[in-house]
Amino acid sequence: MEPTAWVLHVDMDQFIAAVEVLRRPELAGRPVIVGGHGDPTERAVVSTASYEARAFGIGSGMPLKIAARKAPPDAVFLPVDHEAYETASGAVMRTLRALPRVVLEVIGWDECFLGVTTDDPEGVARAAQRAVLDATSLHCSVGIGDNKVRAKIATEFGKPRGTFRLTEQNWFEVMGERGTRELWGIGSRIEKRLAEHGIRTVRQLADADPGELVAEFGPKMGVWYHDLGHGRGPAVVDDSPWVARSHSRETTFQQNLTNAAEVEEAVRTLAAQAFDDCVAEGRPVVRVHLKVRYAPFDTKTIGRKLSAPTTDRHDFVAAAVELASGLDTQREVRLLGVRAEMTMPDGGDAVERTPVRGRI
DNA sequence: TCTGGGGTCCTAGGACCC
DNA sequence: TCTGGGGTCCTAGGACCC
Repeated sequence: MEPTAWVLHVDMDQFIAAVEVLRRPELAGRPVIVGGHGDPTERAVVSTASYEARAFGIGSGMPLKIAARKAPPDAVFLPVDHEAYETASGAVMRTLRALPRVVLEVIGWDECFLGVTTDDPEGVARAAQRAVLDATSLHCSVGIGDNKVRAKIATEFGKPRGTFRLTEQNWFEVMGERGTRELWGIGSRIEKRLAEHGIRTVRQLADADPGELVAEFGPKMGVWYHDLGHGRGPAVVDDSPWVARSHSRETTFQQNLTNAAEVEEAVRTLAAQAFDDCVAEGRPVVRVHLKVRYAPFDTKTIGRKLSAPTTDRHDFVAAAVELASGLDTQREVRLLGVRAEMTMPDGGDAVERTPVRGRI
């Protein structure tokens, strides 16, 4: 039999919590919640909760204050330590990249795709799990698919510490009766809009009229969602280095800002930091964006192209301040972000895009 | 009850040009 | 008197992911 091209999706189990427990072995078996500065009275959210904490209904994205209310007395709250996770992530990726005949594409700290041609994808998956465990003492789950979409979704069925295979053959058997929200790239908003067309399950999405989906979601996304219903998606694992298109800095204030002077000061600080991240890559900045969350909930984003690409921090900060002068500073500001968008390096824009958001 | 911080890509609609 | 059609660029905002 001819070997087949497979996509493996490797996802670390409770990565951040696992890294923390590794350096504090006495925390093993206790509910561990990592987020913000580790102070559950602050405005911040949970980055990762250990499986013991998830049993109490605590999960990623949940406000720390809520998590504190649900948590049992022996729960431990820890601050986020980016450097530790970068280091652990690097060790994991190096280990996986060293496996024979694999192509590796990093998606995040704790996730990657492996492209491999083999008769025995489960064997490769187990070899990957073993290698990562030996090198880092961390566990992972592996989804096996005939494309990225199916591999990514398969991983959920493999957790924890297991593998699962999802292909054209068993797609509808496994996914057909599940809700559209379980598809990678369909969030709560799209789920709701689909439901307004009577589309609630994966099978119904696959059977939907593509023309109706295009009319509702546009030419790209309409087709993309229809394909998702069938489990169709890109199958090429690309190991070319990721090139950032922009950098941003965001801050949530423990006390809301209440006047224009405070807002301008914060914009200056954030703009300088975001700009420096871009210039560190040696690429001029072409655009400035501001993101504001007014108390309590309303979020606004505005952007402006610079009159010319710039490598001068003063130009960029001035443009950010100018843009901020259009904000409604009568209202209290609880979150502020500045994004700096860069020119693409030569040929960088030729990379094929897929509508799956984030780093795929 | 309270919602981080870092990203990417898509769409609608207006301006402008030929 | 009525008012093309196609293309590109830009802004604002939406949605999703880790």
